Amino acid sequence: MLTKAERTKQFILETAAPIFNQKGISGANIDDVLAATKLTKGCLYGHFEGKEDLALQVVDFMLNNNGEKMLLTISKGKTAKAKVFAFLDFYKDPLNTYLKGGCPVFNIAVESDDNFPAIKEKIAGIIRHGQELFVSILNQGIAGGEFSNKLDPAVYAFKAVAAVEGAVVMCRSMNTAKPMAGLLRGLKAELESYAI
Amino acid sequence: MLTKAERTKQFILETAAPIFNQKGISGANIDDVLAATKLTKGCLYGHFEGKEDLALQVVDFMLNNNGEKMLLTISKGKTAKAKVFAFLDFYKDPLNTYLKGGCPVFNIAVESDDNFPAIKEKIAGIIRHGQELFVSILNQGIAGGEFSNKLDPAVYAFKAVAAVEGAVVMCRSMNTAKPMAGLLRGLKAELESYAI
DNA sequence: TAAGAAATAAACTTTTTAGTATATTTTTGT
DNA sequence: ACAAAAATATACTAAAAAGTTTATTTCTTA
Repeated sequence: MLTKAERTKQFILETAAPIFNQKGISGANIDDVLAATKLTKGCLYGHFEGKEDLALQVVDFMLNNNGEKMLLTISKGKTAKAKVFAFLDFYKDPLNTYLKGGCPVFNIAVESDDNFPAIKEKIAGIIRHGQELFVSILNQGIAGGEFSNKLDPAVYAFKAVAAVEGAVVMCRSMNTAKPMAGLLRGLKAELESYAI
Repeated sequence: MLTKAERTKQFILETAAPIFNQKGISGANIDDVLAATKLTKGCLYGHFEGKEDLALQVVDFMLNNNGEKMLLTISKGKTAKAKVFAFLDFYKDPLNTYLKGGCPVFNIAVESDDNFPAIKEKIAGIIRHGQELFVSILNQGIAGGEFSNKLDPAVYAFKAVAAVEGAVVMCRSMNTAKPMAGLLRGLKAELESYAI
């Protein structure tokens, strides 16, 4: 069992995550976190060195969490096609993401781009790793006879992720999930066009 | 000719634009702008009421500027296909965007999402308007016999913009323009598959 | 159940950033 | 060349956010 201190720290991270995901690292502040957790400064500073430490740990928490959820979702698909479809559907309702504020990977990617090189590197690794995983799933699909080898795994993987992530931002801004549905239909149809 | 005051204000907006585009509205600060412009507080506050006013006008400047550049680029294409290709190539080098820091529409879309409702609405209008323009170009292509009517303009327009914008963020994070090239080839090939 | 760990309360200090004031100098356009 | 406009220099004040301190209370868990 987790100690009280560990549980509190975890609680802070969980509570701070949507704040940082919505307001961004620069926009979020300590008082927001204190208000949301209803903890005191003394307590918070007992668990984190300061805002920077908190921000870094919240970012790690969000990214690890997102990775786990994503892997779990994909792992539920038995075939390569099912895995890809599961990924595509992950953000099919972009206005109601599991973590308030949209996709943390993308949000952090945008903010870290010119501001937080260490975080940017972490995000780059996650994106690269995600692409590798996606490509390997498609390659397994080809090797297993699910897809024709006319399918270019790297191109499809990049397009799918870029389009879905871009769509999340566009849908959230326009406050409608509708175009996402058409996009997902299209991406699925494209993959199925390579089915054998 | 512009008055001195108008020129200075314009100069401030131009100089502040890359700062806001890179650091975000929350992350940018007045001193950054003063350092970059080498102007004094007295001068800056003579042209803007405060940070919020400056931020709003910088955002407007960036969005108007982006719109103009985009329209100019598209207008250079004579055919519908050429117009779409011109749009697609707009961010073909995502590491070196005309405005430092990537696409302002997307950057602002992400930051404004849960923080600046008025700006979010403005962005939503721009995205909607862009989609309408894109769709009308494709429809003209269909009406003019360039494309088959199997092409779904709304779906293609949304996919193209979402994918390109998502790709800009991913490429910038990974610090490589390579995957963008494959994406653009794919999107162009897809459009050409509807050519008559 | 007692000792130690964790959290509170409340009043601080510090740092950063935003914003103000004004006398002086420079620039501009007629 | 001169009056008005624009910008500077300097020295502020104000506000917001971060971070500290310490005595006290509450909770945990061995």
